[in-house]
Amino acid sequence: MGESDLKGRGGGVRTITDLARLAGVSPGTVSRALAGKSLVNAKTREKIEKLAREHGFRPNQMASGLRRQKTGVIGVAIPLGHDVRQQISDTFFMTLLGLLADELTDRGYDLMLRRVVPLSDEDWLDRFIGSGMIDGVIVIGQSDQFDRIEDVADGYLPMVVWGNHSEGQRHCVVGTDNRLGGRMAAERLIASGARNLAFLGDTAPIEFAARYAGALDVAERMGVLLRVLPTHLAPDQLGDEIAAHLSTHAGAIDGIFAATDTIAAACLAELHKRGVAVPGSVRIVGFDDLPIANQTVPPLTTIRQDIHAGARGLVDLLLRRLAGEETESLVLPPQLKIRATA
Amino acid sequence: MGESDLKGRGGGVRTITDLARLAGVSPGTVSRALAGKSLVNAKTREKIEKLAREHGFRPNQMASGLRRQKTGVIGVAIPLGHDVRQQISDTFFMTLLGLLADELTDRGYDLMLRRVVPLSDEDWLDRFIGSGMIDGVIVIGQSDQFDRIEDVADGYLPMVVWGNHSEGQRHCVVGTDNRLGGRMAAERLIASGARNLAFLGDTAPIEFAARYAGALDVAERMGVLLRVLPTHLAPDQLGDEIAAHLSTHAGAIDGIFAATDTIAAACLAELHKRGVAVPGSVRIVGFDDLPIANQTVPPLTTIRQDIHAGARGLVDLLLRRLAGEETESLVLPPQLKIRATA
DNA sequence: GAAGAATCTGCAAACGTTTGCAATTTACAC
DNA sequence: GTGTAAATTGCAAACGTTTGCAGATTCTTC
Repeated sequence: MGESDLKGRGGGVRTITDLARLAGVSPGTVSRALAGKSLVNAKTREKIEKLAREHGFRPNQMASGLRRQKTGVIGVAIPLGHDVRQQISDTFFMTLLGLLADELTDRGYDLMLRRVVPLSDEDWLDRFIGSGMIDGVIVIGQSDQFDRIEDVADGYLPMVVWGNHSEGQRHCVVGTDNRLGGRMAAERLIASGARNLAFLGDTAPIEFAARYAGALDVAERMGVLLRVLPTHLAPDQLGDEIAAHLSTHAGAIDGIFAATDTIAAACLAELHKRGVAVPGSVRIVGFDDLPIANQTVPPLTTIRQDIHAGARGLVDLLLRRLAGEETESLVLPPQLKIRATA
Repeated sequence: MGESDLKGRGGGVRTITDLARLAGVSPGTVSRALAGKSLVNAKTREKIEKLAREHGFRPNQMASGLRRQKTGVIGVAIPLGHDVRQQISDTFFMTLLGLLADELTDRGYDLMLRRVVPLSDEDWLDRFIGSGMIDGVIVIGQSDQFDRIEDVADGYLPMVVWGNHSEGQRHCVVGTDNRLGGRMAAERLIASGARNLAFLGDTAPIEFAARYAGALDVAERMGVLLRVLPTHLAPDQLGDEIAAHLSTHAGAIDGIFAATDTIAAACLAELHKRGVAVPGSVRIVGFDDLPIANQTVPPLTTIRQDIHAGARGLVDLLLRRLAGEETESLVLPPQLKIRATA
């Protein structure tokens, strides 16, 4: 105690130069010692490390970043393109974000999160990259920004995107084969007896469009109708929109492919409220396999995205790109998870 | 096109000095122009701004941060204290994080997310603060790190914590009155006919402990039993643990206060599987009022935390602390949201 | 004990901005 | 025209680190 109660933060030793003075060496030596370089004498290093520990010294990352031209920070951008309610709310994205944080931490990187509203700031990606604050960027969701991302990809290597893969695209993407997933969903619905299908969700986001397209492939092949019932993702609007759809098409639909599990769960709740039997009268297949899919009543049949593999893939590819490699995209196979709704 | 296809990023103009050369002025002037200071001639400023736009120039945030001794970045730390599975997974925290991102973006700050495992790195908070990368820090959840946070709070103003408020604590906290919430939950359970209560969840985290304590207040006052049935938060362990508890105490419990909605939903699913009538035989009250609470069957009665107000409060208080003010803690009132499970 | 090699250490110049101060230009009034 | 004030601009020193280079020390080996 006494005069050392500032210990741990501050304590007078803020810079490498302060510490150098204390240790009786030059700043350069301190820097080398703390960086664990082999060039510095073992004794000297120990003394310096001890002093650093005692005074709770941490080298300034800004200065270090400036000098080394790298920051140890990966930017994660979430573009909020089409949802009017401009909030990061999607459960799947948030889960992915959590896993990314885990993965990046393990690899020694920090994560800088930026919510982005392309409508009011069309320069978002260049701004993020050009800020000098991040070594690379992961974009979660292409939203309606496919073209902008493509533009940037040509001149900037360390970027990986979560989303849908299109033939011939230039940016490196990690994501599920949404179209295949859509096919699997429709096939399952039909296999469990549905003949009048509906796709429940917005078809504007490119991932959802692909899911819909996959379902449509199957519907057309089997000669079955597939309607689109558009909804938003925001939980508060969702319920009402679904209710409206169900009222309009009561009895005319016996198989629902929901764009996400969240939507499926809301739909299940609404059907239950109306006393519609699931899967007796109406079958439902979701998408994502979020934890919630296992807790609905009845438990939700869904198309599983391997979100862990996704997060790992994103970070893997990004780090390889940081090292200069030109990586290919990674398309993960979806998996039909049969529970009780179809 | 042509030689300008590097436009937008790079294009040869990387530094303020490059731009200054192009504009025929000194770097200082460019800096002032871009900062929007009034000291620079309108014409000059326009010319500089035009050039900057044309070349997609962005000042380097690292350099700027170093020089100005502030970064425009707020750190958000999520300590993972007691959960063995070291992952950011809790839905409530992730939702709060999303709202924080929204709120901070609106105020012009960036968000640096750091997952933290106190067990393997007991110096986490000092490290984060001392990194020089962030202007202030928001800690989401006290976990088991109450004391460490207290230690830091004495010497570091710009920190706000989401969590539980204890009498006489020194760090600024924003959070729900968990004890009161616990009381409300127990009261509701008893009011709807329960006489054998159980608290479902871990009581180690201080927030949960307070919820339990509140319920215990009421149970003791009413002369009613309150058991603790410990669980983890991770969705995969959760189901089995709950199943085990339900098997052990089948019939002996008629009112369950779940530490979170997630736990409550899992419990509901498990009860449904067993054919136990809710709220007929067993009543349930959750905590949080996550979107899921509205989608369970039957819809979940729960104690609502005003998460929007929480996010806003956290950012508000932090910014005031950044300005030097010594703010008080903010304790939000919980609200009983009666749906159908109690 | 001296020459040469091998280790360590210090010096000083970066990294790209911002900003106090001083110098310059312009505007204005006489 | 001259003098003074006001408006702009340039200069150069920071911010705290890292690192190439050269100088200084220590260790080998004869």
